[in-house]
Amino acid sequence: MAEKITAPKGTYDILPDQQAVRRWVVACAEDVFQRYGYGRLDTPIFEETALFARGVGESTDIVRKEMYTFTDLGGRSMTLRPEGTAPAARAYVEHGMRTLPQPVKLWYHWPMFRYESPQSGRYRQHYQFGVEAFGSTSPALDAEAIGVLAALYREIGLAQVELRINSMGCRQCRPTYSDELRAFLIDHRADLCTECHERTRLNPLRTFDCKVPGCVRVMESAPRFTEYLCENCEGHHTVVRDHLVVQGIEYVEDHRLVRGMDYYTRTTFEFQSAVLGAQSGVGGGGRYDDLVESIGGPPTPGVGFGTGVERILLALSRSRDDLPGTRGPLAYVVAVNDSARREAFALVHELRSRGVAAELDYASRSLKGQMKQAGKGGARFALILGDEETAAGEVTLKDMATGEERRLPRTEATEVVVKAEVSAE
RNA sequence: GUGAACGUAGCUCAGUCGGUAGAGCACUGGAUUGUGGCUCCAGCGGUCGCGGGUUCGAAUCCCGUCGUUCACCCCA
Repeated sequence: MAEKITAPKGTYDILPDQQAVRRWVVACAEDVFQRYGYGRLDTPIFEETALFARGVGESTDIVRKEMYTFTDLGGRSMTLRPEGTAPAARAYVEHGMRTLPQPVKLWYHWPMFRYESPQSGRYRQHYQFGVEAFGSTSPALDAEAIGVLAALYREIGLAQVELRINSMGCRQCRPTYSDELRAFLIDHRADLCTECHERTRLNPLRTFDCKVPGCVRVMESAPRFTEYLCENCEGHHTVVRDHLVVQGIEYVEDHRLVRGMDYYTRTTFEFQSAVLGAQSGVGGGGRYDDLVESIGGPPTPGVGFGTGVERILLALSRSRDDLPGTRGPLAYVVAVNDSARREAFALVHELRSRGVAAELDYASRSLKGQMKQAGKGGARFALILGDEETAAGEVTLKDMATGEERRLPRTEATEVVVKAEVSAE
């Protein structure tokens, strides 16, 4: 026998019975995005590798070790999209969207690919919703982006999420702070782990992430970025916080919140869920005022977020038990004997043509077997066709919930089912 | 990339001290005449992840490998 082929590591199949809840979440998201004035954008699933290398940043984990990169037959280096912001920025530049009224507000629902080792809530292919707003430095837009995400979580009933916010400063104040922090880290070198020594050199802000107890203790007395923000960044941050309050959004300031993409400036934020385990981030984002320029576009500010669909679903399944389920057929047409099967097929066809979700037996099951199928499939009506019914041009209409049966002319029975379908929608 | 636990039927699992496999669910049929859900009976279904080693004999012990899960790293 040939060797069994399974889904690639870290990937999964989405089976029919899992589709309903997913579609519902997607529909909620789409509704929220539309209401906040964001238009849908779709881009290719792969891009030139350089887009991510330059946009996301050479020093990030994503670019250094997590990209699905391949050479196409033309010898070009291509990469399966690991995140959404850089492709959105590329599309903004490529289509001259700076000539549109600013800001240009876009949303997406895309699969992302990262070569990571899978664990709870982390996959090599996963979906993200995201929004990106280009062309405005207004802090109201930062607060709005956070508000969009909060609205989404609220409307799908995702409780127990906590918002953390921080500011990463800008080109002016970040170098000052970086130098200050690096100097502090060098002073305390003896108390830090070897990994933090490396971080000190590459990206000192990352030392705040370290969980080694000694490092955590040192970092408690480290200088905080919020105390080194320049006047503009300070003012920006204040307005963002104020506009969160205006929206009734609770948050905690977390000066240790450092996100993995190099492009963030000023506002960064992350929503965490207590029910998720180690991968507790459900969604996060921030401002990226230098990104568009770094991929060869005109200087253009932007702000946005990404949120993981699988993590939303995981958190939902752990906090709600009233999620939408799969809808079965409304009507199941039963043939009492083989001579009625052709008639049954014709009736199913008629019902389907008139908009009714109708089903019938394909396995030559007995009458009893067909009734069983109707019951298991969740059909509301069974339409039973036997010799007596066909001879009279009638059908026995059975209400599966009450067990009540009526012999009706075929057209009348059809009418009842069609009306039920209409009212079910 | 690192560490730990686990891989037995479609699913959830049992399998003692090594003696070539079981249950429940699901699926199919049946319990006298043309009727589902409850119950009962029967049937279908397994290269014990894969490869090697030890042994008279391996699902069981050992090594490797692949996969899953959880965690680190990082992220959604």
